[in-house]
Amino acid sequence: MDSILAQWRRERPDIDPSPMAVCGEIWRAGERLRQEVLANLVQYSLDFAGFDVLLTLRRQGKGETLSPSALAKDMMLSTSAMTNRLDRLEKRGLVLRASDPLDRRGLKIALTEEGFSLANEIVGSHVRTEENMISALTEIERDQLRSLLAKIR
Amino acid sequence: MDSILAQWRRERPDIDPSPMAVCGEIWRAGERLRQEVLANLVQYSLDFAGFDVLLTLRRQGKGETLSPSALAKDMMLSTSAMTNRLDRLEKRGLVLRASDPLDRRGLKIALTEEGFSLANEIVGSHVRTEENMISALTEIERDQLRSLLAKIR
DNA sequence: AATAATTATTTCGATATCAAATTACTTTAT
DNA sequence: ATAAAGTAATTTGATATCGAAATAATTATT
Repeated sequence: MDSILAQWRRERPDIDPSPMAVCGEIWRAGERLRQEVLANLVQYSLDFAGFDVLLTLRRQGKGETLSPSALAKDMMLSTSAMTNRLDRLEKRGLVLRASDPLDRRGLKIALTEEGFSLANEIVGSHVRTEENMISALTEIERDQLRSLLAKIR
Repeated sequence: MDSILAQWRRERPDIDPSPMAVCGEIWRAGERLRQEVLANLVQYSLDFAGFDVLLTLRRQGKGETLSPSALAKDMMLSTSAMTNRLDRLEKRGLVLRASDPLDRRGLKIALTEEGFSLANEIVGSHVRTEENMISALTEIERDQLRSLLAKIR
């Protein structure tokens, strides 16, 4: 990173590249986080796609359901991408599509028993992974970091 | 975010979800950064793919070249993805493929005049965008943020 | 000098995404 | 009631990615 900044200082001495250092650090911390979280998921033969859906459903509570479009909106995804994700999860027996009794256009997505218990297992290891990522930070530093990041943009 | 944490506290009182708050903030700051940077690029009909290549070449200096595999390595991409990116940039007349005089297997990728001046323009607006994202932070806070993020993982 | 191993790039096959089009149904307005 | 507009989910078409295989050229080994 320092060498990249040095290159820019040489090539464009008229530009102060220091924002690149800060933003680059945000960017790369996000990437590292992403890597570790993903590494945890592949142990369960899951990717972010399935993970998002499973945990979103799980945190609604046992037996609660969401429509495909609500899921898509919740995770800022197109509904067609959601169709695709649900296809895969349904094929694996982790979720099921039930027709909405109140609206024959709609579906209600629910976790199966297997999906529920997998989600339960994953949320535990996921939080352990995250705790591990930030274990070098004290409680105060964690709050500092959060409040600094909240000021971005 | 707070409501998501509340859901987890209700569903899994045995788990402390506070790491989610910190990691979620890192995640979302990265997303916001991504959004803004991308919004700047689309003004030039570019995406991250082309942006990465153009700026990587530009910061090597005027007339300098890199091989497709060096570019791929630099941005942690498969060489096949790089072939694709270069195809698009070459079609737009922003880069050109010259054969490596020292190795007939190899290519040297160079910016065209148009690519060079576009890269020059973009690096300016890119840094302005980034400066804007972090404009709420003092110089000291920027350093704090960098050092806190460096401790992640 | 011949052969094997390595390296550079591209092509191919598979997958995930989005946007637009489609089908089916519901709600609103006339 | 009927038509129009809106909404839910899927299908289709296009694109970007990766990994593996193919092609071509170089370097190392015997």
